Amino acid sequence: MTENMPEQTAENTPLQQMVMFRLARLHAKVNAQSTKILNKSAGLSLSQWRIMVLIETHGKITPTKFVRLTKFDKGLVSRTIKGMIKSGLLHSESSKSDQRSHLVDMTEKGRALFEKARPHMRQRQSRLLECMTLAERQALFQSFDKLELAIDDLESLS
Amino acid sequence: MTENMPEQTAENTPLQQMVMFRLARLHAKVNAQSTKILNKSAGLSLSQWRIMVLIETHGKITPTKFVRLTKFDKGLVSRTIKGMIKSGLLHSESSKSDQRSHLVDMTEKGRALFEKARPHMRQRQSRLLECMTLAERQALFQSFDKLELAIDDLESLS
DNA sequence: CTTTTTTTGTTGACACATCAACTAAATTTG
DNA sequence: CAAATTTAGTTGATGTGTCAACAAAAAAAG
Repeated sequence: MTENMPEQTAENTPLQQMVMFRLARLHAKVNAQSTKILNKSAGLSLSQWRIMVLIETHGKITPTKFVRLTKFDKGLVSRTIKGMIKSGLLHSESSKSDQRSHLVDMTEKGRALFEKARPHMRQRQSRLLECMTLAERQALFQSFDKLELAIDDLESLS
Repeated sequence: MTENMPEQTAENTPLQQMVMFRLARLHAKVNAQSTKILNKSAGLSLSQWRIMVLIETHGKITPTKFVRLTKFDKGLVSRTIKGMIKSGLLHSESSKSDQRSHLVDMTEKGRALFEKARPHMRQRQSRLLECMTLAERQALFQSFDKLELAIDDLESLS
């Protein structure tokens, strides 16, 4: 009935909460689709994928370095890596300079799954980027930067 | 040490995954801050707040209508409302035309807490919007629209 | 060198999110 | 109107994300 009516848009809502709402919804959609693609193409979870992507671009890495780069929760990272080692996707070599720390890298099995999922993830990523012009993409990333800064600023004075 | 170095930016990463990563990080930050503000100012959770905001702008509402408007999970909505009724923030009046359905509205207690949290949430919202120009805000929402559409399109042909 | 502080990583508890199975009322269909 | 389908809402199982407490190694301070 009221199917295609714009019941909640930037226009009819008192700006109120729009950033938060829209961000949450978009994030949920992107995540759900990522999860589906990863699971279908390689049986990977989103957390596993994220760790693999960072290993791919930065080489073998310590959990703490991963946390610093991504700001993801260190508990979640620890557990995900532990699981991936158990299932043979990663192997860890303990650092000689620091007995607490360990460098983590993909195994052949892990890399094989990564390569299996990658084209699908790349294609999705391309589609997401292609729906905007270059200028729009740059503006989007710039807005992300500004928003993160604004949040950090507010955080610091509270 | 490598504290303020842009270790992971749009420039030095092969575009790869940036939309997803940035979106996830921003969402996490916004959410964490919202949760903190709501909890500190009124002891509300984010889910509770979302329901209250929609009641405020749309008047008394059924769970299903809320789900259609926000795309939030209906299980989560059901449980959140149940909890809010139990703690006296909402009351429900059963619809006479449909015995399954019930209209939900804020109680005085609920509204009082809502009003207590609102100025803090508004101020934060303002700060988030003020960090961008009008044109940038419009571009941001437009990009959100485009991205959601792109995801839906991909979804439909799979 | 020994005490204190910081850093690395793990773990437990818990809130939030997602998915699917389910009940019951309403609606559609033949 | 009876059977089949759709819709509203609840519930359980499970996965993900967040927070804080913790142990052990390393670094800094005395």
